[in-house]
Amino acid sequence: MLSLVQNQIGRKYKGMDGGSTDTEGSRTSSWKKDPEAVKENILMIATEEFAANGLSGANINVIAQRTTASKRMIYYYFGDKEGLYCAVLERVYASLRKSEDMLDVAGLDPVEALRRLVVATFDAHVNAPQFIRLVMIENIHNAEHLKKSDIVPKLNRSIIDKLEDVCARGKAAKLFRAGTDALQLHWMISAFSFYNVSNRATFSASFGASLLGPDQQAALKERLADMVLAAAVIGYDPKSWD
Amino acid sequence: MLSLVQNQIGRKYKGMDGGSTDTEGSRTSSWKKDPEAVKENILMIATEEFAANGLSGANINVIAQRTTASKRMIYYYFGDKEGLYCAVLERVYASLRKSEDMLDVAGLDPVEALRRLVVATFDAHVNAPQFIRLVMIENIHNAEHLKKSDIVPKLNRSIIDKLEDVCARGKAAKLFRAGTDALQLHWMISAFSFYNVSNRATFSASFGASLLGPDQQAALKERLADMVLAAAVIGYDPKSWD
DNA sequence: TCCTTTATGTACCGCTGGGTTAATTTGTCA
DNA sequence: TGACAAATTAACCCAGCGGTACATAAAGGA
Repeated sequence: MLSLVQNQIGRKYKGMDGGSTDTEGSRTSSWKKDPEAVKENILMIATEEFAANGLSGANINVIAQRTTASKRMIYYYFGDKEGLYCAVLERVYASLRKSEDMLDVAGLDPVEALRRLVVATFDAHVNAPQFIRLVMIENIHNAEHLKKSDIVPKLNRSIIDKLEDVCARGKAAKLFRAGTDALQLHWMISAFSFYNVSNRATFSASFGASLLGPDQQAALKERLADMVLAAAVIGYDPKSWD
Repeated sequence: MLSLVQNQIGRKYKGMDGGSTDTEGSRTSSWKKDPEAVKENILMIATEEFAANGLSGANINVIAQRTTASKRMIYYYFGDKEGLYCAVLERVYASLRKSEDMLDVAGLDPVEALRRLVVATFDAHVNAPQFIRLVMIENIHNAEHLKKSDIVPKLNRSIIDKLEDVCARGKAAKLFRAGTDALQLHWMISAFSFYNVSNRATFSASFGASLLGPDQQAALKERLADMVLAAAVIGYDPKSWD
């Protein structure tokens, strides 16, 4: 009785493309079919919401409202909340891979190549806070969604391949220690780079924000690079600490 | 009318202390007052649930059910869900501090002291997975609850004080580089130690679990110690990589 | 012994939010 | 041109869950 009253007011459209006439001059009655754009739009908003609020914290109604589409479309394309979350997760992983692939260190000598990889990884993490947050959230959930994905393991080969190539070349040139291991190196580089973004909030709350300024971040990056190089390169002298 | 009916059925008690006679021989009619035990019990269960499921993911009804008390008591002592969460957070921080305080490196020479601090921090993180998870969760929430706490900043002085002491002694003995900074060192040690626990799930999903075995963990710990020492100590040779 | 405060149990409430139903529009192709 | 599939909307449902009302027992004075 009460719920069917106010139907003529509030007839607002969310899309930019008005609703009366378009550029071709034809009459557009109310909405257009555009599945890909709708899916992409949903994923973009959902990424923001899941990154900001977590899996259980994100609200489907809020996501829907921020979308150009309606809530029904989320369920139409992604099944349920978890399906949407998984799609978001795969999307950010794929996007990060693209940025990693752009880096080419094949032409550099091993020491410089390793330094370049460290610096690039550090910067990539700083520039992908949403990715970081989603990975944090996924870890809270014991990576159970990531485990179900069949594309993600492939995506991550890229960076390991590069590191292995550099290590092999470094060892062949007697520049790197024999025990240098690509996966261990990646673990260390990731640990620094990830933590530097993921734990800013609690670290600042505990110890102040004195490591977050641009100069301090640059210094940390230098020192990370020095530490990694000191670990891998025979006789390396980490000058940045003097 | 309907709501006050079934009062005599369902009179079950959760406590271990029966309900008929106790050891003193006096008649215990139904329940005992024990505020501290109740609070502690609630906090213990709540810690598990929040660590496992996050702030929005945890369920007050589930927490209450696992408790020896009732849901009412949670609200009686902690106000609301966030109040309970904050209490849990302060409790795990305080508990970690206690374990840190037990470490004494004042008598050791600076190099050995620093190595000891690194190893202890690494182990402490491995042994406190719930703490790690709660800190991750808190970072998801931008540390807004931690910021409200007035006890946590004080708790964290302890470890920094120790590092600063070691650095000062190391520099005075001309063993450490002049640029060595206690807070930076702590950031690095924490980054490794924290990431090693926090990101196990996604790291394994991406790269396999080959770094999680006891031998590999011991190796990582050694290499972390070597990296930190290589950064701080003049002329240090990280032998563990050969 | 009775009053007050603290501590506790049980039943209940209302709304939030994930998910669904049913219908409508759009585009396509025989 | 009309049937059919794909895309989309608005309204609705309902269970779960955070939070509350109310009653009442324990403990400790006065």
